[in-house]
Amino acid sequence: MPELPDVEGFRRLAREAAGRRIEGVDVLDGTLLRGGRGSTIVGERFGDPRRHGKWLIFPAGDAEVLMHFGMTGRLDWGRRDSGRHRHDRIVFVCRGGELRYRNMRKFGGVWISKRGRERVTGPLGPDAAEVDCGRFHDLLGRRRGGIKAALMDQKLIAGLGNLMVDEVAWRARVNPRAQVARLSRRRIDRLWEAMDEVVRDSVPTGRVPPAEGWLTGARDAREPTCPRCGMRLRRTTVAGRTTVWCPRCQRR
DNA sequence: GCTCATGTTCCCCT
DNA sequence: CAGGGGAACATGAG
Repeated sequence: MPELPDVEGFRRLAREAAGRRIEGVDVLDGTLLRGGRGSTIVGERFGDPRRHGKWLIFPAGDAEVLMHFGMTGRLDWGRRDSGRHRHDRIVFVCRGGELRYRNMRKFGGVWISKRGRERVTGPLGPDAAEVDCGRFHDLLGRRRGGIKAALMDQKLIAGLGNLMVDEVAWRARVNPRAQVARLSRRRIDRLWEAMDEVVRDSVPTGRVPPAEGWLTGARDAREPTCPRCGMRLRRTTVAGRTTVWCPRCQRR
């Protein structure tokens, strides 16, 4: 699930814990605490949660809790006496409630770190919500290869995942296999406009809306059709990922 | 039993 | 070095 809008939703939820004292960290599955120790932040207070790309950054005292959600991670806030989920892996027990890091497939994880966060996250490009049209042109300017691979690359732009990239390419009417170097200035403009729209419209929802008029609302149907032209959508592999696109709207 | 899954990383090619 | 393909990771859901 988690791409930029999902993590933005988790950030809003994490605000429940902001300002609260951390009374304990329950490490229910040690393999998901990928760095640091819970004891580092026990007794500290959570600060204001931030997000960069698909990373949630949660200050706690002079340390940071860094969370990545892989494909099946999420966050939950609940009363300390309410039942936990079987896939809750790490629980931050606070005064007045607890924040639960849940993850079924166990990709991703939690790091508790006092050192530079880039050592954990690796190099990340600017967050997709902060990239203006000029910057977008700069970033794609020296890029070779396919547009889908480029937009999925977190080192180039952080936050876009498989669903969002398909949505952006579909809105911009760009074939996901198109070579970046061969895209016209106008097409790059259209891609940026689509990215900006998709980001702004999905952030309040906390997910890429599987709604009418969105590719995301059509892609999982038995026989998916294009919300714009009604053509049967294609499903192929591009840049190693399942890709849904419209052969009429997104010609090569 | 089989296929597929919203992410990342590593290895091997070109 | 840049990029692409494929596998691996772990655990379901359909």
